[in-house]
Amino acid sequence: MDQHLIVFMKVAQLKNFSRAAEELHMSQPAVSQYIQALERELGVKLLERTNKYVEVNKAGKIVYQYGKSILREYEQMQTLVSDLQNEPAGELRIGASYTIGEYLLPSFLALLQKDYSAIIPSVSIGNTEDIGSKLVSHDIDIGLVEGTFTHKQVISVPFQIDRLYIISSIGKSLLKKRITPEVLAAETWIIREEGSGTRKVVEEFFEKHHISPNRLITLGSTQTIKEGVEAGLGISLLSELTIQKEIELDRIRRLEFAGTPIQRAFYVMKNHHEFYPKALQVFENLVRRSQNSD
Amino acid sequence: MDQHLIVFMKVAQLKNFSRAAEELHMSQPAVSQYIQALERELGVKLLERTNKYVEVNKAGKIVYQYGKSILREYEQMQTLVSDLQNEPAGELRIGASYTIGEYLLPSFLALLQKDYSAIIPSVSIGNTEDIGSKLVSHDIDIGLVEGTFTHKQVISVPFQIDRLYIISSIGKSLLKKRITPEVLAAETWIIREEGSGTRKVVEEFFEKHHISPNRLITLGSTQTIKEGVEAGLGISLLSELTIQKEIELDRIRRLEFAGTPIQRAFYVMKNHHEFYPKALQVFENLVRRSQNSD
DNA sequence: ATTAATTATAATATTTACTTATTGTTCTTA
DNA sequence: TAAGAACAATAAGTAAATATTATAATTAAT
Repeated sequence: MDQHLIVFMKVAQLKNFSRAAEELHMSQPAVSQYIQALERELGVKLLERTNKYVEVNKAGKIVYQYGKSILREYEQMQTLVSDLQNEPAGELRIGASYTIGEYLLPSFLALLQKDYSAIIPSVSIGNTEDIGSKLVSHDIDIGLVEGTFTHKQVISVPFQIDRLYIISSIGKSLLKKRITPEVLAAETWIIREEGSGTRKVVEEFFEKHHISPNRLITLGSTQTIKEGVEAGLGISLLSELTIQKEIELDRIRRLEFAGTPIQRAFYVMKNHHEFYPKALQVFENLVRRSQNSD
Repeated sequence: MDQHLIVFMKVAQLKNFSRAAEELHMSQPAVSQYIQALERELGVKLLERTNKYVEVNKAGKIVYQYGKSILREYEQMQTLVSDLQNEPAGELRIGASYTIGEYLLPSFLALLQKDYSAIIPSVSIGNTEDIGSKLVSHDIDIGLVEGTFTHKQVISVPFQIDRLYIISSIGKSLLKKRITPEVLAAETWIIREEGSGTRKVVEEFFEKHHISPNRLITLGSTQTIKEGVEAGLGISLLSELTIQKEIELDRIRRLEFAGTPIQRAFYVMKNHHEFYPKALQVFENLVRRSQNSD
């Protein structure tokens, strides 16, 4: 593939000729020459350079944008052609929400590794929005998330049902009461931060049962929330995935309440696009076979 | 840009190494070497070749499809970069219906030529469907047609109102009568072939006024139809654009009939896409300024 | 001013690309 | 079935491009 574009892209990303040369295993003058050749060919300067800063200019921005797309297409072409002869292989860029990334993805990756060691997965964690927009900009190949994302380029398919339970520490007097909305509203709730899929479920739950809790504590991770619940700090609503071990060890108990468990779907999100290499097929199948889905 | 892909594309199109070499102004062995190098790089054969046939195989099809897109993107990039510094320039591929292509486009091209001689237009003629699908496959940059085309990738904007009149030769006794649907149905009608925009208007006209003509003659071009009408062979319904000269020379007369002239819009169709170079802007503006539009 | 960090230039070496000449196929046709 | 035509592949040499090393030039920071 056209080396000029590759070199330009690297320089534009690193904003540094010498470092780009290193990464590309070539000498710095070679990089200078490539850039000069490309600028000559296009008849326009692409990089404003002093010895302190290298910056793409307006023309450089255009070339960078197109270059990204051109190189991506070339790579996709290589992958599809290689797929014709070889086992599924190559990079597979997965995006996942926190919950899925922490509790579900590890086993998926293990299965993938076992049967298809030539596939090299990488994982980005983010909320549904993040994953969706990374999909649109082709920064990941597939997403596993807790919500849907509306964009004409993206399709979402449910692959697993998740159940969320209200949990408390084992010491709470609450455990002996009959659980009513009023009882729940009287408790301290520990919930995830704004933007989290689990937070959203909790808010919908409150709304549905007309609960406005006395005290809300927001914590940034599921792990911390579980520790808070264990310590008797308050109660929470969490996915069964995240509390399995604590239940087994009897550190945390589920509360019986009509309307729980709350069910929600996990979704596979992917680009509505013609590019569908073996590696992606294999991973998607593995995910969708994981449990009673659809 | 990557010469390997360019050479491959040319060979795949021409199905012939030697002819590709000629067109690319290089020797035949050079072409052989490029193809071999590309096949080596991708690790797969792309062309099945005997000395009678050269054919792309499955892998070759993938490379051809991606190659087309990659080279197109590279060209678009070059055009946009050049637009930053230079006057509108480069190839501009226009698609037009027969009527527009014959009667309207020449003056557009003349205007374009006058002010922007660096733009090199090429014209493909076809019906709305043809033009629409050529737009989708990026074989043209803009279309001027008589109908709309529904595809998420394509947008249509009206740019001019067209009027169609019923015409007859000057000798017809018809000219002295009061024109009613019954009178029209009694005449011989000369109409365009199936698939033509004008044909469609005529059919709608018949339907609307419950006319089923005694005799229909289908002819393949507007020019031939006009000659038929002049010769008294029958009457027709044609765009004012096409009959201007014949009216002036009093070879053909318009019939007065309630519901004529029939109005329809001409549309600019373009790809709903980020690529919008100066040459395309200039041409579109010229077209849309051409008459009272929108 | 000196130094450090950086890109550009020059000269040279190496690799790749391209050419001509030739060979080896396969299909056609006489 | 032999000869010829049409074609791609190969070989060998040449031209062109792409690298490298060494060095210069520029700028910012100390």
